[in-house]
Amino acid sequence: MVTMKDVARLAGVSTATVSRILNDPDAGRPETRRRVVAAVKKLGYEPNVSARNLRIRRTATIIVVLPDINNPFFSFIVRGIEDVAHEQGFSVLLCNTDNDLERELQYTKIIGRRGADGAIFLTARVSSPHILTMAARVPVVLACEYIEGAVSQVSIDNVAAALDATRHLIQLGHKRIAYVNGPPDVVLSRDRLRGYTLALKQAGLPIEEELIVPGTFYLESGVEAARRLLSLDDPPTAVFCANDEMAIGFIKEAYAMGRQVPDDVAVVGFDDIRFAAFYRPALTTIAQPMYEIGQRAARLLLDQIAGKAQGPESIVLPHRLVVRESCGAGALGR
Amino acid sequence: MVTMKDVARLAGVSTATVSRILNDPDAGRPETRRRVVAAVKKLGYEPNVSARNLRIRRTATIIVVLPDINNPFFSFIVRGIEDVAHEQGFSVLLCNTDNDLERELQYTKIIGRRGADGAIFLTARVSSPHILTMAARVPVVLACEYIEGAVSQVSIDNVAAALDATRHLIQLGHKRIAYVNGPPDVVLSRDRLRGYTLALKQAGLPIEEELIVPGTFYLESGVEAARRLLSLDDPPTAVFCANDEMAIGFIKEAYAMGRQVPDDVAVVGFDDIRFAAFYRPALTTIAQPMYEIGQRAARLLLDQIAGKAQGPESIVLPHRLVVRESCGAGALGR
DNA sequence: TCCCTAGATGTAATCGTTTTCCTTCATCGT
DNA sequence: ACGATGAAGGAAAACGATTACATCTAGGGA
Repeated sequence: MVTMKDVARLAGVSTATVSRILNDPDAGRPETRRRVVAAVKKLGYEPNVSARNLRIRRTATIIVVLPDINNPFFSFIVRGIEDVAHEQGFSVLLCNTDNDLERELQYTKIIGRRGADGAIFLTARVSSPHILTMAARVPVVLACEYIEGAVSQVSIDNVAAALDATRHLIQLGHKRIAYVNGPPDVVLSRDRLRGYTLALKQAGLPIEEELIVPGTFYLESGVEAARRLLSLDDPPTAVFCANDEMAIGFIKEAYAMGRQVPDDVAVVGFDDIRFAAFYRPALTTIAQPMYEIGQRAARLLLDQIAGKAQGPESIVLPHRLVVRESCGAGALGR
Repeated sequence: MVTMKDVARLAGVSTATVSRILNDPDAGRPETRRRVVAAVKKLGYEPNVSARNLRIRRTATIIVVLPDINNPFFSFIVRGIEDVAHEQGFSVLLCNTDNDLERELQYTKIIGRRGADGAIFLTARVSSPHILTMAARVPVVLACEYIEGAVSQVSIDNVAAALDATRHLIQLGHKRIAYVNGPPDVVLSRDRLRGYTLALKQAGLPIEEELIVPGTFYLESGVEAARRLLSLDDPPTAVFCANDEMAIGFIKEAYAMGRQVPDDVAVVGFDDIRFAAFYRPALTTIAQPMYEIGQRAARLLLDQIAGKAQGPESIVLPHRLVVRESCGAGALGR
């Protein structure tokens, strides 16, 4: 392997000079610079990042911890993160946890070992105290999720968003509105549930246990929810699903059971993933700026790493109800 | 920061001993081991990976270069890669290129700088010579894509798969079968095109230019293809799309134009992404084992890195035609 | 002309491990 | 009882960069 020493020898200077020329754009005399650059090119020299990282105590790498990249919601956020990271010369380590705490902790060690300069968590299964102690020592940002305490975070107002979604169904005249929840130990799920119940309360509608079913955020659990809800004696006329995947699973199964959407049952999703607009019927859903969430989270983290952040910052981005076909508003139905 | 030196001092041994105890499970006397382990725990010592990487000339990191993680096809493969990498203690650096050669080359530098031990390319825009010279120096594996030459690769037989898909439509009695292609400079697209034309030829059907339209592999280009193909004077009765996303876009637009799928036009996709089975109509498609492709690619690469690989290996995994509703086979339709 | 200063460059320490030699010491066979 | 053997552990040299400090040079002001 060709090292800086080789370059220095060929250029007839010391390694210190080579290092300076390479890192500081206006160091060295033109003549020296010319020689060094020529030597670098001739030898095909590439600086060794491990050596560099060791010395400067930085890695220009961040880790992103999430349940599953194979989920369009997360992958879009990750895209936002990676784009700004790359822009600023940082690399992104991908860490899929499948919500396995064990695996999450393993990944987390990377930071303690100085294998990364900071972390973005898109998941929330980590117990809050754990995250908090971590955030006290190294740069950490939470995206989508949030917890009480001194951590930078970026998300939308999930309670308000769920409220909007449910209210929309109420305004369309529905009285029996079901809710398909996400995993109960995720803050997101709880918030959306709160928004849902709040909307019902405000409208003076009863909250019925049998209309609130648990889910996993995956397609399959939408199917399951449909089986359960649509075989009720008095089935709901509308359903609010905590994410688009479950909404799609729900609709698919509803048709399999001979019901029409939105005619027999109206459906509203959450997230506005790329496929939402292309489903049949096109999904009415809460759009959240996933790409931007990723971007903002990355910027927050990189600022923290660069030391130009004054205390933890919480960003709440706007959400938006996107009315399409699945809710039955307008004459668009079918 | 607490270093190995601190541990050594507290345990009353040298750093050499600490290193040995920590890395070699049966080094040191039990008593010494006890003392070292205790010191490590007491100080909360974590080894510094930069220092370690520098010394052992390894990073336990691989990079995955792909066009866009926000694409279910790739994200599933990446999941497979990451799972086996993690299993073996490796980390995965995510590199989205958006098919931008410039960006691809930037990422590629990471390897030359010893920031990673190897690379998996899920993309094929890089000119083959470039990949080949790279593969000659460092461990490289191609997944999905393939090129002629000495590189390990894992993929399916795209020509055969496209042949199967097209043949299926022919067997259903279709005579005017269109093809929505991927980007023309991607080997995948070309192979699938070849399978398509081969099937037509074998069946004695004419190959008509107007029935072959270009696409981008994205949803939107499926829409565009539908507009174009379905406004033809003599529109096709069946369409084979080079991936599921375009198939979904196509179907969506077909309905928007008042056509029924599969009644007015049959559709077959490619990939069998997670959403395929849940679309309405459920997509008939070519299933390829994406997760396994990722796993195999990762294993190939890790073996190469570990030095236990004898020359480049090419793996061709089986594909499978999955008949659902969108092709109109069976009485399942709609 | 001489001194001072600023910029360029070199020397060597440093970052935190791993690993190669050594030295020491206990054990074992004879 | 004694040398051979091997295990255990220490000292110090890597690994390949960055950087504090020292040295040298040229140019400017008095």
